[in-house]
Amino acid sequence: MFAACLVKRLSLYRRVLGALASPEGWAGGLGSSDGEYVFSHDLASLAGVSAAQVRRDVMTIGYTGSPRRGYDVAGLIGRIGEFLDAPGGQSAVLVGLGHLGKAVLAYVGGRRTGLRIVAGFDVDPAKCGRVIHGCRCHGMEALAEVIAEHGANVGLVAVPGAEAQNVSIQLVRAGVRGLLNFAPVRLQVPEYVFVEDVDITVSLESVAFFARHDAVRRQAMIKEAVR
Amino acid sequence: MFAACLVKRLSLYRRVLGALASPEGWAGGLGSSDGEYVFSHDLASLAGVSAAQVRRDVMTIGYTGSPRRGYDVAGLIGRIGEFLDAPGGQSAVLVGLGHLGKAVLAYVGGRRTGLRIVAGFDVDPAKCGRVIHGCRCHGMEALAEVIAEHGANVGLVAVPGAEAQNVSIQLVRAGVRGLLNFAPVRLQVPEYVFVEDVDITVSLESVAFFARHDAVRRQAMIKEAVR
DNA sequence: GACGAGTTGTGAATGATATCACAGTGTGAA
DNA sequence: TTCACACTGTGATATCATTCACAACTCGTC
Ligand SMILES: NC(=O)c1ccc[n+]([C@@H]2O[C@H](COP(=O)([O-])OP(=O)(O)OC[C@H]3O[C@@H](n4cnc5c(N)ncnc54)[C@H](O)[C@@H]3O)[C@@H](O)[C@H]2O)c1
Ligand SMILES: NC(=O)c1ccc[n+]([C@@H]2O[C@H](COP(=O)([O-])OP(=O)(O)OC[C@H]3O[C@@H](n4cnc5c(N)ncnc54)[C@H](O)[C@@H]3O)[C@@H](O)[C@H]2O)c1
Repeated sequence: MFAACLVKRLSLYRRVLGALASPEGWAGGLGSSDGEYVFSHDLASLAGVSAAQVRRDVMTIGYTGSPRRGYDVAGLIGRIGEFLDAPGGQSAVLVGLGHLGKAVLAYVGGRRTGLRIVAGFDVDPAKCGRVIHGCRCHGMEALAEVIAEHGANVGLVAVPGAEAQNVSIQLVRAGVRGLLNFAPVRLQVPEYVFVEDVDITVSLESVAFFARHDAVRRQAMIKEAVR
Repeated sequence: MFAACLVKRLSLYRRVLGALASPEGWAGGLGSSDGEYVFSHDLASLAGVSAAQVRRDVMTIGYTGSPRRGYDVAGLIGRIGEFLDAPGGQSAVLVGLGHLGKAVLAYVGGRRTGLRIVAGFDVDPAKCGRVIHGCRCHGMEALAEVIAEHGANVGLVAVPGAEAQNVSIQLVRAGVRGLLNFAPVRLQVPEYVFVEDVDITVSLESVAFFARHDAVRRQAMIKEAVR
């Protein structure tokens, strides 16, 4: 099926293209790109990938540009949307309204996309019944009902590690088919559930490692030497 | 050089092994693993990878287990530490003490690892001079000085997208060689700087996509049919 | 209208990553 | 002490992802 990395790049392209097309224009000082059209290498440099990668991805989703002019920005955004988004929009719920949960709500709440966070849940009674960053919050007992009501099929897990497995099972039982997991635990779920882990500890240790042994510097040196 | 994904898996193994070795034991009900030794397939299932992958990774870092008994948990943790961690510890700084920045401080602050967040920075005067989640916060004018003082070479970027590029350049000038970037922008930095993006929007859209077209379910069906 | 510069689209080649499969081996049981 | 088993270590292989390289094309220019 479609590779996960392709989907992520498309999501990224779309965001970059949106910035390009926005009234503000783009401060990055891209050589070309008047905002109407964009070349594969410009999009590539904004997205941090190679031009060939961009062209292949565009090809994969069946969009086509024009030689000498590039890709139509609005058209490509549209095509990516057709590919990525659910036709009638999609709903997600967030469990765990602690530090991280609230930060995510603050961030995602303010965006207009095909995907909305329609409800939050927490065991802490102090958080239930309130509206946080524009999102209504409920106690865990309402989980199944609220998910069914909205037809939500995506769940964000921002509870402590010890609770994450338990919470994710509840989400799956209630009909969720995709989990974005922030807890530092690998979730055991049925194989038809897609799980994406955002593991900040792992990312941080990885950065620390490469900040010392920087592979990239060495690679760059090699390339430089060959040239 | 060493692949980024190897490093991430090692970080994950270490955390899983730590849970295994902890006095609490492991609630996961693993078949074997009394906490002293662990089999490749047990570690694999806890980490969500294949047993062969675990064995290969262990081999790569030059550790060796014993047939019929598995890997010595403490010994493997130690070896991973030698491989991943800086001998004398490593310091990081965080820029942007908004929702996300504070959440990260709250989380990472409470952990004892070879990597510490030694300072925070923000333009908002209300946040400077205070201690947030155990971390002293400064104005941006102190950036270079504080980084030099601690010898920090890792930077976490949690400022708004429009500021991220600017901030990351300041960090690199001050000596940072690895960036963990939470802003939805691809940073343009010298090639000797390692950048890891934590892009929640992209992850979320990816989950939403696969929650619908679930590749995994289909793969599972194919495997089932072949069997 | 013809040309040339500069792009796209894409098959083929390469490179990276994960899995297979099995020989080799230490361990506990008898 | 011997044996059989269940596990590790690893070369070979398969799969996945990216890049190369170039033909085909488009458009502005002369
Ligand atoms: N804060 C970060 O930057 C960060 C970074 C990496 C990982 N994480 C992980 O994200 C998760 C949340 O982190 P946090 O900093 O927001 O923690 P937190 O303690 O601030 O918040 C956890 C929230 O979950 C709620 N909760 C606890 N058990 C629950 C349950 N069974 N059902 C529903 N809600 C429940 C709590 O009431 C609390 O509001 C943790 O697993 C943490 O390891 C956080
Ligand atoms: N909150 C989330 O869950 C989330 C998710 C994904 C991405 N992000 C990204 O993370 C970044 C931070 O998000 P947030 O929710 O914490 O935003 P926020 O607005 O709450 O915090 C931003 C902080 O950065 C500070 N700041 C602004 N300009 C600065 C500068 N030039 N130098 C130093 N500090 C500066 C502000 O004073 C503020 O404290 C943003 O880029 C956002 O897009 C956040």
